Amino acid sequence: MFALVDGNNFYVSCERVFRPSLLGRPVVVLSNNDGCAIARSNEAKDLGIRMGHPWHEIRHLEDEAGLIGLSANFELYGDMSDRMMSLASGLGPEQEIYSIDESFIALQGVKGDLVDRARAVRSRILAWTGIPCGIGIGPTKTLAKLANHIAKTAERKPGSYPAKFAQVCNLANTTPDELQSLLRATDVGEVWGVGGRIGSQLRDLGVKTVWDLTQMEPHLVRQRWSVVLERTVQELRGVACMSLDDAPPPKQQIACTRSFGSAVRDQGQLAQAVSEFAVRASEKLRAQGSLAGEVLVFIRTSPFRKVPQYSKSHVQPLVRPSADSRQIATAALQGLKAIYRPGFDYAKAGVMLMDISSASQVQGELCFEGLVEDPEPGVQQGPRAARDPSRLMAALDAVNLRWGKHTMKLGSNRLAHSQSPSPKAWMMKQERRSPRYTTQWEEMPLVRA
DNA sequence: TCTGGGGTCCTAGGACCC
DNA sequence: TCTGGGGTCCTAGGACCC
Repeated sequence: MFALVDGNNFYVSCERVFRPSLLGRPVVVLSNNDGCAIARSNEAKDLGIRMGHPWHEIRHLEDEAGLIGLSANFELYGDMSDRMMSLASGLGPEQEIYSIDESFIALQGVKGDLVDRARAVRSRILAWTGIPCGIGIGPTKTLAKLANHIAKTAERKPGSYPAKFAQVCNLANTTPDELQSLLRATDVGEVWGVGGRIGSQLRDLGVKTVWDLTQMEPHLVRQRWSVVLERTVQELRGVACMSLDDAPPPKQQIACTRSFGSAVRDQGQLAQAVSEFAVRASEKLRAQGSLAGEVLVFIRTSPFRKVPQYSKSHVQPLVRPSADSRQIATAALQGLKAIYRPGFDYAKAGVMLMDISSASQVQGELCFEGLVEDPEPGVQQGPRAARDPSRLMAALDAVNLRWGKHTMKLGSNRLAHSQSPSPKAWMMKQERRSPRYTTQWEEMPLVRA
């Protein structure tokens, strides 16, 4: 048995904890550069605002409907997420953190009434963090997801489902008739694993509700679509095909990409951005104890604008796997040099690390650095740290973890091809951008009905 | 004027080998 | 006149997720 605990409108809820005046109002949290809506309050959803809706298309609602657009504050959301996850983990013996606002909990061995227990955990999360959440319970992960959808929708739209399923919904505890009517009342597109494409293909075949999907023959689903959708059908029928991943494997790719606030033409500015992306990606790489064998860099113009289009990527192999920001940044800049063409308005760039392997494994196989004896305490620490890339990077990460992200940065003399009098212009401009609103401490409501 | 930033998995098809 | 078959590896692209 599985539970899925999911924070409602998570980013908006985080903002509301610190600004209760936002309660009851239509609020959206906006992506990088305030480009589009990535979280919406219920009131904003009621205005018809979609996920990913471009801000410039909904901005008029500021005046017309009192809509509030907030610049995203991901550090805050990460911190709130940690607190929510640790409280959610009290629901059962194992937890898989699936995203910033969702975690699956395995419920094997949990005694007593699951719904009562889930309601208690929900109240505790609300009381201790201020985040409202929905909890779905089911015999498979896909059914737990579906139960979560029902729990949240029953609360948000009274009448859509029986009121008793609001906030907490246990699909394992329903009569067959009750289950069937819930599945019949739910659009097939709400199923985890059915997106826009497959959803419309299913509807064309008359498969409109979740119930219809459960009635399909799994092996025919496999023939027409894939094993992935076949598993989804099995899971909806109560046959568990997915288990809990409590220790997710290290990432196989690590990316850092951004859209620019305004078009960038200059190679020097691109180089500055790419170099920053490489450093950030390297930090993530070291945080999971891995090395990368290849560095991909891409630059592209905006497909939304009617300007000459250019999009190109380049994969730069490293001489040997590395997690050293300097080597990775150098490779990324070499890649940039290979693909840069003057005269285009670049809208986005990014760095991806690939061919990722475990640092300990590769060190054992390829390197002898780990075998060199440590110097006497206090002797030669500086020079040795500077010679040993892994120590230098570890020191860098430790400083930035302790005192904040940008406390210590790499100096670079590799931007020689920069054509800009001020190669940092772009990043500084990003930092200067004043957010539309900033989070202020108003009041920390510990208990809210 | 203005359209996010991450990830995963699966499949088809080509290259290559024996 | 005739043009194998099977296996593996790699890559690009498509679908999905939040």
